Amino acid sequence: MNALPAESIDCIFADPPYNLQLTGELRRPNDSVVDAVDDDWDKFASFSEYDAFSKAWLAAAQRILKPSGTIWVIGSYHNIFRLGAQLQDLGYWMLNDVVWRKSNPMPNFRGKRFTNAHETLIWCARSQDAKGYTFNYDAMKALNDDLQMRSDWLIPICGGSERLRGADGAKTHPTQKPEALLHRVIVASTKPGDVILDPFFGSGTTGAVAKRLGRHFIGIERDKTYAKAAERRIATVQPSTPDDVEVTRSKKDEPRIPFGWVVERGLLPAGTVLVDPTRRHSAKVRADGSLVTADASGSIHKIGAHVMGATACNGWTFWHIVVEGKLVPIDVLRQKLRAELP
Amino acid sequence: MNALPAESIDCIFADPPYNLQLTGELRRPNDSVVDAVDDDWDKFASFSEYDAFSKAWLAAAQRILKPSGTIWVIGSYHNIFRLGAQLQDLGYWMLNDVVWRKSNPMPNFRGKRFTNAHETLIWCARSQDAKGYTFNYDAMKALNDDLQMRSDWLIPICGGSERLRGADGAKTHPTQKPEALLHRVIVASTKPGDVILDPFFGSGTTGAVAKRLGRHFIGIERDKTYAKAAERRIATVQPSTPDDVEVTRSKKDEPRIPFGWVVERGLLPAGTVLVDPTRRHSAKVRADGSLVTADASGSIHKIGAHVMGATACNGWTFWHIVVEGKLVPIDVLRQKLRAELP
DNA sequence: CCCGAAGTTGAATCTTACA
DNA sequence: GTGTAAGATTCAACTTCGG
Repeated sequence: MNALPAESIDCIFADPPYNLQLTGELRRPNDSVVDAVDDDWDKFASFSEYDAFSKAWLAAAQRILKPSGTIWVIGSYHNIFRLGAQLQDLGYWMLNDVVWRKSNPMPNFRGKRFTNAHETLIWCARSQDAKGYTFNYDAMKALNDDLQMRSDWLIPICGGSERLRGADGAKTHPTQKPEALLHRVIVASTKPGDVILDPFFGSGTTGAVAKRLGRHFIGIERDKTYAKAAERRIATVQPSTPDDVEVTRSKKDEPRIPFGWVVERGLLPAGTVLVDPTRRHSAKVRADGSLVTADASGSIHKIGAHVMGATACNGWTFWHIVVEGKLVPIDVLRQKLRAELP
Repeated sequence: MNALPAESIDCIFADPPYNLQLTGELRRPNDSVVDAVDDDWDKFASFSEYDAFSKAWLAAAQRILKPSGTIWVIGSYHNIFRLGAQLQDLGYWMLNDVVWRKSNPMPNFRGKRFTNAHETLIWCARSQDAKGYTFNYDAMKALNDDLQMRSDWLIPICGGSERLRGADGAKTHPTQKPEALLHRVIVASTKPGDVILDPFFGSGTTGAVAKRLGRHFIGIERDKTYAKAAERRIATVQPSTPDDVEVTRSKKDEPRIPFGWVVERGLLPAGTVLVDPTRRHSAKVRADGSLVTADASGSIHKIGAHVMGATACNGWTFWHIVVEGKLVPIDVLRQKLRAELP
């Protein structure tokens, strides 16, 4: 990076090592071993060593950014907080933090934590007084069904035919990012003809998407295997013509409403008694949204089936609350909640 | 906080000042002024002043946390990266970062950034080697329609009748958190009877939800107006009965039943043949509760792992008896035994 | 060739009690 | 402190295999 001229880059996308600090192996319930990211390039002796590494490349990035340029940095909780603090200390000016919500994350196999279902991106201008950075507000709005693009993006992880694999079927790069993520980053914050730098090029997703979208790119990669794979990959990419309208509409995720949310939001206090349409059966609501009867506990659906002696049951229409002597199906509470969703 | 005894707190929820650094006022497209957070308590002269403040209270928090205690810290991109780095530097061990997705965020009025639609929570154990922290995995799963709870939570901002307002209709506190958010935090990471500390009590959401869910709480608040409002608010809260705050329990909490007892009690006579779900493997029960195959003997778990060629196995769910041609897991015998126990 | 079942896999800081 | 054993634990997407 130090070889590049000062103030020459429009946008930087950086996906640095995450410093995962994994110890031992993790197995799925079916006893198979999780293929962890245990590459040498992700290992640092300490936080301070990682910080020194980060500070060096972030400072180098700042020098080569145009005054109107912006930088994107992606990470997980292992490293993103350190990177964010460094960005602020170096005088970068945060514009947004953006959450990449994975539609298909790896589950938590031991049941000891929440499913780690997102990564965080930080988007910064070069300095507080930097003016004139690119944000294609209307393109983002169009991409989001004419609503302002929010700071949480739902995008699947990289797999299928998009994922680069060797002859043996093994992943070419352990952490290849999905092109949809780069597509949104590049459409949001650059113009056609801009120069985009990726200092941790890896499998070259940034280059592939930049080329397709008519942006120039510079990729820096230390590992020759990765670099060659990226080169081959990008060679096959067809740039779109300027008047090509890229429309990757956001997949509207059908709002699934777990019953627990109804309790959590206070629409139904813990301890409320629900009854079935005949009032023959009843069950009590607990704080976690499960139901209890004299001899069982579980979801509204399971307990509904249980008291009927059936194999399945739609708890939303089966269970009712009693309001002024009248039965009201709990489904009306779900509808109330749905109306509030984005 | 320094007045509290060491290792006395089960859980801390902290919503510190955000260090917003707003300059000038922000106007909506219709020229009305946005009521921004511009209180004195949110002003810090520099990042390093904010860091010193953060380090002081985070260290004090670490002292009074039980070894098995956990801490939650919430913030936005203005401060959360600094807090996250500090937590790591102090030796806290991150369990998750969690994204609060706001279903109804304030739109971005200038069209120069993404709509800031989320805040970030960090959940930490007191140290890397801290074991036995509370995570009510099954309760979270119940709350989410029997799917693992993810690290992104969709919850509306605090408004309507929940929002505290003065006689003039003005917000009592500028950053009052929704009770639904605290509900999830408290149900996830504490048990009934636990002590929860909130060092930035504000309008007292933590106290209100803690009281309702049968947890003890300690609130610290410098501003007397806020403290009084919180006191009045919490006085009106009705605690749920102990039964109602029970949540779905983990299997680990159930009393342990050695397989030998099943044989001893005559639920399974010695000599019974057990099979795995595919009926590919079988083993015979001996009078001491061990299993034998052609080439090995040992516990239900050891032999299960052995016949599968796996490193581990839950024998209770792996082995089955054949009843009228159907497979029944031996776990039902354990449940039968558990039901008989005091 | 099609369809359903079965198997594989993904940036993961992933157990606990007791001897 | 350490070692051993009990036994709890997964979602969505893609690929492969068998009929």
